[in-house]
This record gives sequence, structure tokens and C-alpha cells, in this order.
Amino acid sequence: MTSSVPQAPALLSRAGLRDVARRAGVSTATVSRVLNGSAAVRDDKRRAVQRACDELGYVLNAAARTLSSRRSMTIGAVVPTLATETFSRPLAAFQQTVHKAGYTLLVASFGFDEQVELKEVQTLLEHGVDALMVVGRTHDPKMWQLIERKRIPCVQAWTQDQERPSVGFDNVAVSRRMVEHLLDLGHRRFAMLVNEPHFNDRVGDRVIGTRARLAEAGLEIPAHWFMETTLSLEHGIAAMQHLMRGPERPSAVICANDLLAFGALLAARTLGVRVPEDVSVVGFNDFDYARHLSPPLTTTRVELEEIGANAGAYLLEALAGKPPKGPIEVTTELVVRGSSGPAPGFYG
Amino acid sequence: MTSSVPQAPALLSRAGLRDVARRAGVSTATVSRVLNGSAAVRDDKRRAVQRACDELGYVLNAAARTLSSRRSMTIGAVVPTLATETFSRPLAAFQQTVHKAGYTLLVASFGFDEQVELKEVQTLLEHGVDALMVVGRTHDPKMWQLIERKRIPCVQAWTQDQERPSVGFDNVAVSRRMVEHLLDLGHRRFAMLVNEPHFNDRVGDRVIGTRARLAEAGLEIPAHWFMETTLSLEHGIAAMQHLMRGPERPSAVICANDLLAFGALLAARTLGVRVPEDVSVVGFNDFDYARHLSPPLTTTRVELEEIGANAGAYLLEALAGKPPKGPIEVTTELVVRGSSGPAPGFYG
DNA sequence: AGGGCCGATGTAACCGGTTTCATCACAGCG
DNA sequence: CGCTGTGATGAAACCGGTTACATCGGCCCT
Repeated sequence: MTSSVPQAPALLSRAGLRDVARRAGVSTATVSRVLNGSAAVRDDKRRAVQRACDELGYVLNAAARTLSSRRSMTIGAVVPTLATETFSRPLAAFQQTVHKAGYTLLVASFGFDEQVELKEVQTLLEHGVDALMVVGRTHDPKMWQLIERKRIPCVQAWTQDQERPSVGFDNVAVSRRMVEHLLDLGHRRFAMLVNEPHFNDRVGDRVIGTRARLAEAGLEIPAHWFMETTLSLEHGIAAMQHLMRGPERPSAVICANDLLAFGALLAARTLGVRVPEDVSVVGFNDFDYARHLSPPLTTTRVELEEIGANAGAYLLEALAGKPPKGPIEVTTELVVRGSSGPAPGFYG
Repeated sequence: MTSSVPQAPALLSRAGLRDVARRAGVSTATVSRVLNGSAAVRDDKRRAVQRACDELGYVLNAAARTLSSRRSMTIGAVVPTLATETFSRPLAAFQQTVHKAGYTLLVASFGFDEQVELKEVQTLLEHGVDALMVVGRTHDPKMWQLIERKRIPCVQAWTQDQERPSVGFDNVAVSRRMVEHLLDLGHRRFAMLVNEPHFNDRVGDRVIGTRARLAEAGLEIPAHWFMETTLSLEHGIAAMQHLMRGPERPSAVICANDLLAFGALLAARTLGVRVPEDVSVVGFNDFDYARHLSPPLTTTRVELEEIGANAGAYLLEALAGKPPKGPIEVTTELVVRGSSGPAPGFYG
């Protein structure tokens, strides 16, 4: 065996705090203080430490730091999926916000499965996240048990909730407003086109708000005009085709997402259905393309970035010990464009 | 002081491995074995341990585990931004792939700033990621130093590279193919519309490929027809307007992204420029909407999910000790649709 | 000059797991 | 019956930081 040849530790970045301390001629405590700026250190020693770090190529070990200091400087986010704008854009803003405060983001996605969500939250807690962002306000109660045991701040984004911190808007109110707009235009025959899954509380609330406002006007959405479909352009097209091919047609199609509305407009064009003369189509989110569709899409504008940024800011405040706020509202606005018009035969 | 009231440790999830061991009547080593399935444990003890975990609400401490086992079961990803489909969709696939193997994803984004990228990689390494995915193949050399010191596998996604592991396609070759398609249609006056920033190597390679193929045909892109702009619909529109308002017009506009091409088509319609009769427009990516634009967009289809999934699979293999492969290619395909046609006055 | 204080520094315990190695019980075998 | 090999188990070192606490030297004040 020739394995007894000694290796210079620096070569492998095996250098630890103790190596740095030795090289700088100080104690590990002092090195730690320099690294954290946590206490006063004489200037010459500070520089000696910094030089030693450079020379050794010292890389901190966050696991050790987390273990001993009980803070990981990571923040977790659990989202249904990263693959759609609705979540990726706010998440990007969230990441930037917490990053400015020195936090690293841990991400998990759960594909709209509540049990997977629970599992992911557990994993993030095991990894010692200092705070957590989750989506929506319906979760397995065990999730809250876990979080409360860890006593870390947690914010629910994309929603409003009275019981626990939240950042979002009132999906019920927002959809009522849209229905009112359509009622004002004389519409009485409504269809709704929502993305799966139904137990998604954001979409669920919008359905509730829509139905509630319709009920107040003595109206309802017939079962065969309520369509639940995968969130994609193709599925939006297919659903609209289905709606337009029935013996009777709705005069207004309320889509839970601009992407579905985009599909609906495409389908209408293909079928020779005029928008808004024959049927009005409205969306949700005001994605970039909404104003450029033909006709331009009536929709509800949501400041997606604001959701992530505010959620991040809230958690940072909570970590700094500030008292929890009530629900934080983000901007929404009804944007009326060309895709919604008077119901056929209506002269308001 | 009344603070001497003892607290049951279970209430705060303060239960540690030792508490579990004590309650189950075994040693910490045995508990660890049960938790990891790392060695045989008699069945009755195993059950006792599991029960103790449940009863105490035991939550593992990943920092401690990482520290002592030297593996964190996390994988890092450093992307320019989470906010665009190009990165978020593959990242979602990446996350799912590594998650199946028990890994948690740590994400950092660097906003196309190489120095920030370096910083982020360092942070992820500090956090002890077991493997790393980066985007593209141009990085600060220090980044590789850091990674090599840690001796962890690292894959470059969205690109092909001969020196280090990569998952992607040859941007040069792909753009040459597109140019050939347009040359075949008789085009001679080319404009290019690319998203910032230019030092982005994926887009950079496409520019190189485009220019190279044009040069072979004795052509080039005039400086004022080479436009670099932010990746957004609005900017695509603005750039196309600018191109179409000049004294002379290109007969083909090559966009580095479908989103810009979408904008270009919108601008053309507004200006009364016919596509493809007056000008051909081509994109890149084949996003869902590409086939539904009017006219349908000629573009290069890229399997974005494949990038993330393959990158994840590669890293998992590397972690399992399999030998590194050469560059892994992902599928691309030239998709000819209605937005490209013969150059004006060309009868091929 | 002596006492008190304060700021800089070092010593060593500690965070909560994993893992090496020794030990032990027991089955199989001569 | 005693010896040996095997598989299960436990004791304790260890991972690499942070931090409570002790210490020390110097300054100010009376």
C-alpha cells in the first residue's frame, strides 16, 4: 500500500475553519466572527483571516453552520408546478426578494396532490428552512402541525385568508366583478371554462364567486356548460369547440385563465363564431398577449410579480421579528377590451 | 422567575434521535439504521423505533445528517431566470426527475450576470449540493475551480459542449438548418431579431450559425437589421415595427424566440404587411401557440422538458457512479408552417 | 497605585445526526 | 461440549461550524 503519501488539504477544498484559524494564527472563534461580522475583531486579524481564506480556497460548510446556529438561511417554497407562468413568474420575484436578504431558495412542487404537498413540506422542514411559502389556503391539517412545531413563519400566496398570513386577492370578489360586467352587457346564458383541478382553491373560489353573483341575478351555469379541462391552449380550443357545437350556445364564456380564453378565441375563429357579436369571451390574468389577441381580450389583470415579492417581503419581516399582518392584498383590475360586448339582441 | 416549569420536549418537535432511541429502548445507531434502511435491524426493534418516531413527532434534521454523512440529498440548479418558459419548463422536469430519486432542488437565478452566477454557485456549494445543473457553456473559470474542488457532478444544460457534460442541442447547426430553409425559398435580405443579452451563449450560437450559413451563400445581415431586444411580446412588436418602417425591408425576419416572432406577426398585421407574401417570419422553440398564430409560425421545435429530464437523469447516473457520457442531444425539428414562404418575386 | 470596566480573544461544549469498530448472542459444526 | 462464524447491536468518535463563558490586557477614574 502506497496510500500513506500525505495530501495537502487545500487541494481538495477540504480546508475547514480550523485550518483557516491555524494559518491566520487565531482561534476558530475569531474566524467565525470575521465570517459573520457578528462581533468586533481587530483589523489586522480580520485581514489575516480573509487572506487565509483566500489562500486555502476555504468554502464554508452550511450544514455545520445550520446545525450549530439553528438557522439555515434558506427559505422554502412549495408550488403546484413550476411549468406555468402563474407560478413561475411570482416565484421568480419571490426568489429575488429573499435572495437580497441572503436567503437561498429551496423549491418543491407537488403537482396539485395534497398528500405530495404534505410530504414536500416535511422535506423542506427537515432541511431546516427558516420560512416557508405555500400556495393557496387549503392544505392537509397535518401540514400546519408540522409547521407550527417548527415555529417558522409561513405565508400562503395566491390567496386571501383570515386565519393565517396570506398574500393575494379575493378570488370570489374578483370573479363577481367580472360577472357584473357581463350582466351589465345583457348576458344571461353563461358558460364557464376552468382549468383542473377543481380542488384548487384559487379556481374554486372563482367558480364560487361567479356562481354566487349569477345566482343573485337568478341565473346559473348549466352543467353541460361548465367545463373543466387541462390548462393548455389545445384544451381551451377543444372545450370551446364543444361549447359552440351544442344545440344552444352560451352568450358569454368565462375562462379561468387567459390561456384558455386564447384557445377559445382561436376556436371561435375557426368555427366562424364572431366575438363579441355572437359570443363574449373573457379571461383571467392579463398575460402579455391578452391585449394583442383578436379581438383583444377582456380579462382581470393580476400583478403576478407582486404576489411573489410581497410574500417574500412578508417572510423577511416575520424573520426579523415584526408582528404578523393581516392578509396582504395584491392589485387586480378589470380590464375591458374587445372580446366582451353586448349580448346578442341586447340594447343596453 | 417561573421559567423552571419543565416542557415536554415532544411539544416543540425538539425530539432528537437520542430521544427516539431512549423511548424505543435502543441505541442511536439502531435508530439511524432504521431511518436509512442501511443495515438489517430485527423486526421488533424496527417497529419500536417507528412507533417512537410517530409518538414523538420526530422530524429529521437534515443539517446534522448532511454534516455527518457528507451528502445533502439536494441538487442545485442555477438558471438565468425562472420567469420565462424556456427555463421554467425544463426546470420543472428537472425537479421531478431528481425528486423521484429523493433529491430536493435548490434554485438560484442570476439574471444573466456571470458574476452573480459565480456567487450563486458558491452559495449552492456551501449548502452542500450533491450535484449541480448550470445553463450554457460560458462561465467564469473560477466557477469550474469551485466545482472541481468539491468533486461533484455538474451538467451544462441548454447547450452542447465537448469538454464537459452537457444536455442540449447544437444551436449553430439548428440555426443553419433554418437559414437553409429560407434560402431555398429564395430569400436574400435577412433581418434577425434576438433577445438580450448577446453574451448568452445559446442565442449567441444561433447568431453564429445564422451568419455562417448566410456567409456561405455570400450574404450577411446588415447591422441595422440585426436587432437585440428584451424578450417580451411588446419588444417583439416594437422591433418589427422598426424593421418594417425602414426605407428597405428584409424579406425574412429570423427571430430567436417564438415570443418575439409572435410580436413580429402582430406588428406586421397592424402595419398591413402580409406574411408570408411580403415578409417571412420564423421563430424558435415551437411554443404551444406557434401553430395557432396567423399565419401559423414556422419555427424549430425544441423538447424543453427533455432538457430538464435528461439533465436530471444524467446527474443521477453520475451520482450513482456511472461513467460520464459525451454530450447528450435533445430533439429538435424544423417545423415549416405558413409564416415562411417564397421571397417576393421568387418562383423556385 | 489599585479597582473596575470594557473590548478583543481563546477554550471548549454543543448542535444532531452517521459510522466505525468492538461486542455479544446464537447457530452450526467438528 | 467447545469453537467459530455471522448478524444484530451499542458505545463513542466524528462531521465543521457557533457561541457561552473565561480570560486577558489596557484604559479610565479616584
